[in-house]
Amino acid sequence: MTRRSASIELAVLGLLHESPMHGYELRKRLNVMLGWRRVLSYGSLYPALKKMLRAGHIAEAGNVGVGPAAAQAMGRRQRINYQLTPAGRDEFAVLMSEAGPSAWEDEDFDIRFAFFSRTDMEIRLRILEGRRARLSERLQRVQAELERTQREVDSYAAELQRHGAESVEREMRWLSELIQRERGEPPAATTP
Amino acid sequence: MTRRSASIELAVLGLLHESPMHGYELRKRLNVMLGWRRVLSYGSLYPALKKMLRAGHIAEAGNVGVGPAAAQAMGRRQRINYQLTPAGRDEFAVLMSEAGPSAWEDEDFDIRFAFFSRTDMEIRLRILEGRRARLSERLQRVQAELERTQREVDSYAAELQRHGAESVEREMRWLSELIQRERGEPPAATTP
DNA sequence: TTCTCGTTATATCGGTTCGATATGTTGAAC
DNA sequence: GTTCAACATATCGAACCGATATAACGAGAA
Repeated sequence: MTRRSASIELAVLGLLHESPMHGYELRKRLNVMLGWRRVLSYGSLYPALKKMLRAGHIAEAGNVGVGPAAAQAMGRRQRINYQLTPAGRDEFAVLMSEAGPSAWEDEDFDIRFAFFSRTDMEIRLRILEGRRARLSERLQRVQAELERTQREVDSYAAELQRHGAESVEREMRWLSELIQRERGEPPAATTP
Repeated sequence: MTRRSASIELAVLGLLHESPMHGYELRKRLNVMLGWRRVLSYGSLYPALKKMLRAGHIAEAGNVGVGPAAAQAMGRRQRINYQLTPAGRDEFAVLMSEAGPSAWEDEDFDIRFAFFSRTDMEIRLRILEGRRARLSERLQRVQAELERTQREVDSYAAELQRHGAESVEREMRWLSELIQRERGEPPAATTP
């Protein structure tokens, strides 16, 4: 259950809080949600769904709302609607509160952040600050290398380094703003 | 040989243009070079090196420059220095010129960009423009979703979307500047 | 001295994930 | 009425990662 599979589960459980969904739509939703960083393949999603079924975190919903011709075309299968079980709801809460070091990594962080509205401020702050610390380390390493690289002649390698450092700095500023906002206006359920 | 293994080869070949190196140092160098986006594990590097040895793209160098005490401590092995072969040099050129769609993806792009000084302007422009087009697609999808998301109540999901879109936009501006610079319109005073 | 610890260095294993692909349905366009 | 794209589930092999094993070495502490 290492690395990402836990994230996939978390993402699926999170999405199913809204409403039951089938696999194809879960993938679509996740890919617009997190797609600017990475995408999720069927080769990961479907096995994960099966595993979650076995674990009892999700369950197949009846042929609910398959279409207007559902009664007519009995025996029609095609889409499998999954819904959240009470155990799945608990699992989601546990996974969210267990925000360990993996939660500061790129993919995990994005997923957790997307579902921030379903967890407490305490957890949110822990994740945001953990992520910022993680990026800080990364920035230091990159900047140390930047100085070294710029003394050499390869301007492209140096340019890449510079761009990378700026990207990380930008995300850190974003995190700092979010942390301040989080601390400043606690009851900010919806503040667009 | 799908996905990244081709990139690993390209990266190794590129680095070995400078000087012979052993695996451990190759990894260190690659991780500071590309580490702001992703890292490379030994589980990928060492098998790749073996494959490249078999293919004749690299070769083991003798115990060159092991250290000042090299003569004294004869029989010391430990590090395996790899050097580029003529075939490897050719392979690098081919891989660089074959800038196909995979070259616009995150990991591949970074590696190719880092070695831009070892290829022609024609190729450089193709890669930069391909990458920009790729990001443009991504941005459109994200922005379409942004409008939809912002009508809903979940401010965190929307915030993530917004941040993602900004990241992509920023990288596109960076690419545009590089393309202009590459074409020779030199000063290109900031036009944001 | 020896012992431990951190770094350098190579190597592999188990499990996860990806890209590709197969298969079939549905609806819309032509 | 056939072709085409989108919808939907599923699986396979190759690739990849994280963890771990192994070991040589230098530095410093006991």
